[in-house]
Amino acid sequence: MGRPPCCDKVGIKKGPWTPEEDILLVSYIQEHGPGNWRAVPTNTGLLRCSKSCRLRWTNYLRPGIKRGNFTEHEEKMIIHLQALLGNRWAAIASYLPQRTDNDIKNYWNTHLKKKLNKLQTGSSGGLYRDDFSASSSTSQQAISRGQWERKLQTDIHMAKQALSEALSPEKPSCLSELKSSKGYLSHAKPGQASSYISSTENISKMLKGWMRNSLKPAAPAESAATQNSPNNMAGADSASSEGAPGKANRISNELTETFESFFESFDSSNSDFSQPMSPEASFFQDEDKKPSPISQGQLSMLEKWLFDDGSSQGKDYLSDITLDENANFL
DNA sequence: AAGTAGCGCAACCGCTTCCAC
DNA sequence: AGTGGAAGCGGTTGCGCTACT
Repeated sequence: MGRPPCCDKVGIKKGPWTPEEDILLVSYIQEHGPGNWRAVPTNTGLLRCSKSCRLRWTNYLRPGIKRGNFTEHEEKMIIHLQALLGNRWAAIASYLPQRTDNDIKNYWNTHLKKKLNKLQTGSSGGLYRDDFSASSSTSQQAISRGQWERKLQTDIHMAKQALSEALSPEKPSCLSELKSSKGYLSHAKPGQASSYISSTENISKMLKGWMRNSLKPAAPAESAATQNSPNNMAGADSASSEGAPGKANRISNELTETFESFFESFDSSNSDFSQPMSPEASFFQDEDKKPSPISQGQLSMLEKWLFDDGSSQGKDYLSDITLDENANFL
């Protein structure tokens, strides 16, 4: 038997949040920081379950959320990351600092899926399906497998190279160049993607003041990983005794930019990026939640490698990922 | 102008994972 | 090592808005 749902209690309010509730929640978090969600309803008097509070905060109220149209770069990143990571929206969101997993998930389900389906039907090969159950002929698989493997290997290599360069202390200009050129964070037009948008102006003003006053050490739009994790958010709020969050923010930010450069180079070297990929791309997807060895083991290595502080320390993780190993899972 | 269909997004549900005891 | 509770995550739902007839 599973646990009873936390929202079974009578008197728990459901449905859309009112501005008043938002203000209550925001002012509480402003004071205590995110985390310990269990205590939030009790302490705020909100008639919401803790889960609902957390969701409202992470998906809507927290600073640094970008809303509205996805840029082409974000779109490409999502498509590529989805192919690599499957429907692990939280993991994908960690590479898109200003987007929530919910947002990305919604965008995928409403826009990208259709887009890719169109591409799929438009192309003869019917490749790059988001639904792996749509089978292709084995001969097709045999043909495209090698191509896909090479492509993946190239992708990984390029990402690795880009990150190494980005994190290399010898090349401090790398990141600043990216920043000044076209990091996707800078794509945000004023008004189109404010660092924080709320349904009410009051909350917006309140939070802006809060962000100025309370979040100076960790700028709102800074971190992917930290922003996505309430624990880490709490860390940022609670003066971050370890000093790690700032570092993590920086690394994460740089990583994002690195991905930006990666996708740009990817674009230039793979003009057919927008074309459907091979079906093998979706073998990363955790079809039927089966623990795919590559997605669970090797991609966690990838993530470890990507997030590893000293790029030199972790840069050999991917050396272990060979095509032969990949082939074992095909 | 009214009715209807489609779309987008916020929020919910339930399962899994993590962690403290 | 086992257990229970809290948090995290992904899938799904439902409502409001918009476009179309």
